[in-house]
Amino acid sequence: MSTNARETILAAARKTAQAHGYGGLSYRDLAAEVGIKAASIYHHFASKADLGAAVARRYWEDIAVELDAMLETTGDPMACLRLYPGTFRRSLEDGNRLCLCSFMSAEYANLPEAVQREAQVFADVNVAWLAKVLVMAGAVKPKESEARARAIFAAVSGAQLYARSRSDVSQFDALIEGYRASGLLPA
Amino acid sequence: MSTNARETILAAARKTAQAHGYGGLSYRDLAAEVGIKAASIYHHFASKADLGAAVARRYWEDIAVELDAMLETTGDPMACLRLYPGTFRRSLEDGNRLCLCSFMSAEYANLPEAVQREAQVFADVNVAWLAKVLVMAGAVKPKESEARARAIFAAVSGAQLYARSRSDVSQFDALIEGYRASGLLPA
DNA sequence: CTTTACCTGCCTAACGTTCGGTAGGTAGGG
DNA sequence: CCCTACCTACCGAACGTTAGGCAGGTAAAG
Repeated sequence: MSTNARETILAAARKTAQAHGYGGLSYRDLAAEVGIKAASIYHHFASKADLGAAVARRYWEDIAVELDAMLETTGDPMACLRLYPGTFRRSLEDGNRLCLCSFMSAEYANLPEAVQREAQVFADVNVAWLAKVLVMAGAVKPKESEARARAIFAAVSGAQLYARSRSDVSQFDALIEGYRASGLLPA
Repeated sequence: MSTNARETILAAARKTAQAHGYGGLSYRDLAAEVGIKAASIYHHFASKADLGAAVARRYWEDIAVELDAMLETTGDPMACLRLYPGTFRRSLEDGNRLCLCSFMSAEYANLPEAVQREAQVFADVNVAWLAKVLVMAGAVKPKESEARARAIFAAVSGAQLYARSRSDVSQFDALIEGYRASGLLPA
């Protein structure tokens, strides 16, 4: 465990938080999953707030890399817009989990400030990428790209939330298709 | 307190749950707010799951009445579609609270079955009403009304979630305007 | 080459607090 | 006399967190 215990904790905490939220993160359960004792987590993170912030930060760092890679490998902004909901779909497929940012937005009032901030950055990263890609694809006028990007992000988040409450990924697919049919997402 | 203590508990529990979720509902805090002792809540509700289910049920009963009343008083389905997001907006105005159903969708994995079910009914009620009104307004073909209704409900939920994470109601307004501009909501 | 010092990574054992829930009692009205 | 509505006084479990210790490694000092 030694060298990468911190990473193992981060990964396990992320998975748990996407299923049970920040409030559902328990040092005892988390430690058991990683294979150490609860108190040992304090060797890697000074507090639960610190751990939560680190998890959220790593979460948006990962998605930023993933989105940029998608744009680079396809080189096709329109294809990217089509693929974008897939990042949310994957969480549902993986144990009916939610986007960490959505969960933390719900838990917003109970969150330490540092965690709130990192969760917001996730949304910012998504919106900025969407806005850029929307302009590249010529789907909207540059002036409207930010607003449309936010609308897409919020709507996709809502679709994920709805599908989760039904434990049914196909509901997510149907909602995304509905967004395309109505014009929110390019068809 | 006597006769309507049950109602007082329900109302207080709803408010708390919209801010902190089902998990954030504490018998001690709730009792203090109502003006009785924690153990006395068991005189009105057999368990926390019972209380949660009762709160969620009352929640969708109230919204069902409110939506039907809106349609009856205006008599104008198009006006109703315009007013619909207002029900979500009001929660944000009232202490940056979330739709109970959204919060419970996030908490889904931690919820007693009875509570899960009542939370789903809230969504069903909204979708059914939206589908009906969409058809009345001639905004979509009857065959597509259910799918569009679900898309609207999910998108508006997502908008509320996003606005909450920024403690900024104007973000909600901007997102709804974005939905109108893109064609998801009738303009 | 060895001793001393300090480090990392983890442990055991407990802290005080809060949680949902239970047992049993009491005051008052029908 | 009993039912309603509430009470006091607990319970066991779980929570985040802390104190203190122990093995093993690294590195500078004698």
